[in-house]
Amino acid sequence: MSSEAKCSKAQCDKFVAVNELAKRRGFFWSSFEIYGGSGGFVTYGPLGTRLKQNIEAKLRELVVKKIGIYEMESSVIAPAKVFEASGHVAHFKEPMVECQNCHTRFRADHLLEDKGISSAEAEKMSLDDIKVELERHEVICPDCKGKFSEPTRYLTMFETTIGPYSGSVGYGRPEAAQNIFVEFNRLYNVARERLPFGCINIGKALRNEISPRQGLIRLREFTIADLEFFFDPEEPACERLAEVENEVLPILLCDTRLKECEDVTNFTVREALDKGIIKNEWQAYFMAQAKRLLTELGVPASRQRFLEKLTWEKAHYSTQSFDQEVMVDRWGWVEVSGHAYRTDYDLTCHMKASGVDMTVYKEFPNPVETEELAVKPLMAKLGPVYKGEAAKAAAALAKVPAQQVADDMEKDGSILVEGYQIFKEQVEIGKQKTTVRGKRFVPHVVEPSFGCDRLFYVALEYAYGLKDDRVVLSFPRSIAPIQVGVYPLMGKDGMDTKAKEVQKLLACEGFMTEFDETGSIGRRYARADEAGIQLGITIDYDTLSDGTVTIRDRDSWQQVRAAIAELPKLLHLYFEGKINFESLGELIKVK
RNA sequence: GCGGUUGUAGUCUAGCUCGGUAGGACUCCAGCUUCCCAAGCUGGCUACCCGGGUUCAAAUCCCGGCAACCGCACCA
Repeated sequence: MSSEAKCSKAQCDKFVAVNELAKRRGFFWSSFEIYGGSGGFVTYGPLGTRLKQNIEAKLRELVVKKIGIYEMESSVIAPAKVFEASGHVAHFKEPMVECQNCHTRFRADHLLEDKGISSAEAEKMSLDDIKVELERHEVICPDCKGKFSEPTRYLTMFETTIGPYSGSVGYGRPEAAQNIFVEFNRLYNVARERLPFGCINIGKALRNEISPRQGLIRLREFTIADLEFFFDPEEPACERLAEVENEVLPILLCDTRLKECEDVTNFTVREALDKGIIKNEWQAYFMAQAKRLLTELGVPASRQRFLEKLTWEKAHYSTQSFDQEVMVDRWGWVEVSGHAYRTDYDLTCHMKASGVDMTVYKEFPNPVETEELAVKPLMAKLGPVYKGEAAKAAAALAKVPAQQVADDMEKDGSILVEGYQIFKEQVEIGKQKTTVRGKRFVPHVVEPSFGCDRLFYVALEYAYGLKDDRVVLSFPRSIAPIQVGVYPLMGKDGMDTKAKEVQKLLACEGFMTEFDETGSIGRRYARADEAGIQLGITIDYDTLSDGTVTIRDRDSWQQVRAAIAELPKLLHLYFEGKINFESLGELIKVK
């Protein structure tokens, strides 16, 4: 490779540049390096940890504070039953065969589907069934016509045992969503039994990827933020829609995708709903909020889009799904969040598997009065006839529809059920009024799900820029890992002591600060820019006499002069986004 | 897991063909100096991915691992 190519690689490929910077400055690096490393695991260093926390804080601020979603936190390991019920055990164990000649691996069920076996059938098959079917259809390698190995299953969930008994299988969660569903009853109770409500669960998830790639984009252990929003399917209206109805969502529609075209269609939230592009208002609401979140993380709207998932791309639980994607330099569009309409799939699964009722009760606005034909066995008459069998006879009778009993009695004067002959005079048939005051149902769910490591990566990539051949990480000020750098112009004449005082003052005010006294002031500014430190405060000779400092802006390199006494107030306003840099003090000329 | 490419200080890299003291640049640290945008000088720390083999001698050659990148497959 020529030196020209290497040079252009470093400059043009942001992924390489960002990863190099991240490693060098301590944003993140791949874990376990001293033992040779292990793919798919990453360590966030001091700056990265700050940045990641700030991004997650931003998500919390939006979702928990502004929208009013609950938050929960729960374990990464779950008993096998949880993921058996959710369908993950079935869906994560993919039957695979490997060509013995060219060693290409194929999904065995997909090969069988090509032979006309339905995916539902293929999914249910045991490995032996699959082997038999593969042989019966004489399936050979589509690439080289080679023979296949025995089918094996590859489980993409991490499996473990809980406690000392090997029979107690546990899985590392591949998503945090199931924790919300299994705790639904308690959460609903905490929500004072009212719909709609949502709950977010932010934490680590594990997927034993066959081959993790692309740095932070695909990890084996990663941070997921799953938000499950529960609502009554008969009242799907989003009361907060007005907040976002004019937000434009660039959507790459299924129809467009099928034409192998990548053009997005812009819809306002309102239009997307009116035209039926998005089938649920809450889903549209969260998509709009997701777009705003990414914008606040520094990704311009023009570099975001929503991809409508094709039927066969959707997860097993979803009826309608969109991926929110962000354009990244190296790989093009990368998913940062998924928006799925999970209906009542998960709660229903857990109800069936656990036997626990997870329905909610809804009172009708007006009680519904119904009048139905009812058959009431007269036990006073049945008793003497059937003695100990009387109750069984009555139970048998209860299984027959009232209308049929009435018809038979009318025609024959009696009815024969399960060997009991019951006569007309032994029952009372009449209209019975019942009042239904409400009903029970399983709530529906829309799920926005964010990959926090991907949010982190895109925030880092979009912050990355060059100014005068120097790297500057221009984070939005709300996520800058370090807010203020404090520098003595020189480490002598009391400037260093004064600078430490200022740093302490700001740290006590709650700002994330860093003190740097080595190297020339220019070098320290350059270092700070590379770490994305939002503001630099420099203590010089004037500070010692008049108590003012220069404040330097990372992105414009402009400087203003302000009094130390004013700093806490000014900086709070600045970092809350209430004033801009120019309002921090008097602008001064820089050489 | 397969194929291709690759693996040398914190980072980028030279050296590998043809085995013989591992070199540079930047960063970092210390000192001097300078002081508002990576100045200068001096000094310093830090590396051949791991394990075998061949050899008097291996960064270099061979074998096996591991990891990264690209492609395939996978990505619920």
